[in-house]
Amino acid sequence: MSESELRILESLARYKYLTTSQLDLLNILKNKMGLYQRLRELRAGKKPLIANNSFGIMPGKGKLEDFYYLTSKGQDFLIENLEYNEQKIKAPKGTSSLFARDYFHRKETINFYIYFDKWINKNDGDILFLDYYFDKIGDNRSKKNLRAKNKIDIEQTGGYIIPDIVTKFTYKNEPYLFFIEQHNGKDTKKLLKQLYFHLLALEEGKGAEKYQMQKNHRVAVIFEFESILKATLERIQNINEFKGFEKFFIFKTNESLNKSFFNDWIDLKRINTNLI
DNA sequence: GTCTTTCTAGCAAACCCTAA
DNA sequence: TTAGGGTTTGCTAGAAAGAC
Repeated sequence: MSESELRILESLARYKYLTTSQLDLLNILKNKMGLYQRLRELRAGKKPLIANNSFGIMPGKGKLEDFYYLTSKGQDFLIENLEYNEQKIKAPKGTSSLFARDYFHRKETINFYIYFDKWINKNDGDILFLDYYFDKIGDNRSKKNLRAKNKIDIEQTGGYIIPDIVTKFTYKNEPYLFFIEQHNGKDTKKLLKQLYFHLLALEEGKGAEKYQMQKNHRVAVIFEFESILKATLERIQNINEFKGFEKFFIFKTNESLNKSFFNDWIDLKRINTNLI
């Protein structure tokens, strides 16, 4: 087992799913071509440590990258050899289900975690936990209580939210709670409805209650298109209910996130702000 | 000398452009 | 309109180079 193969396993345990370009982003090997060889080794044999999902070809995009993840053998390896705590390993249960319709959204969501890690590693902070919208708890066989880990029920109107990411972290010894939404596509109406539910969750103090915080969380939305970010800001100005909650919502595009994780966010008053 | 990493060539599939 | 060449993206195989 080479050092780079160990790092691949550790990265998969942290991020759950990774494509080769994401592994490349993590600087595991200097050359991306070398990655394919390491991945092939880890995938080899009757009981491989990792497995992959392929998504074929999408018109206009070419061949899509595979998603890699730890097998149960891979998880056992980390527990036995590197003394990993089983609770801390992110890995799909059983054989991973496909998520072709969710491909780009899931990839961007995982990208956020990678950029978050890169930023916090260079700063005075620590991620206490980070859960994705596709992390589940419960089971659907005996107890029939399988549900998204991030699900939060809204009392006023019924309904619920499942933030794409819920994360709690410390920065300069202060704790912070964030709900992250990754918005792909151009459906502002759907997003506004979603943000309204987020507003209700804030009003009800749901984040603070569920995750033991003294203060309210912040909702950060990452947009695929800048035009949709602007359109959403424009439309939200006219919705009275959001008044007084402007500072709890911050917006950014994926492109801008890649340039700077901490700076250049925009709040609902269109004021340039940072993450905190 | 061996194991690991990097480099080079090439395949498959889809898109774009141009010439017949 | 069609056919063909070039390009892009993701990946594999195998040889060469590098690290210990």
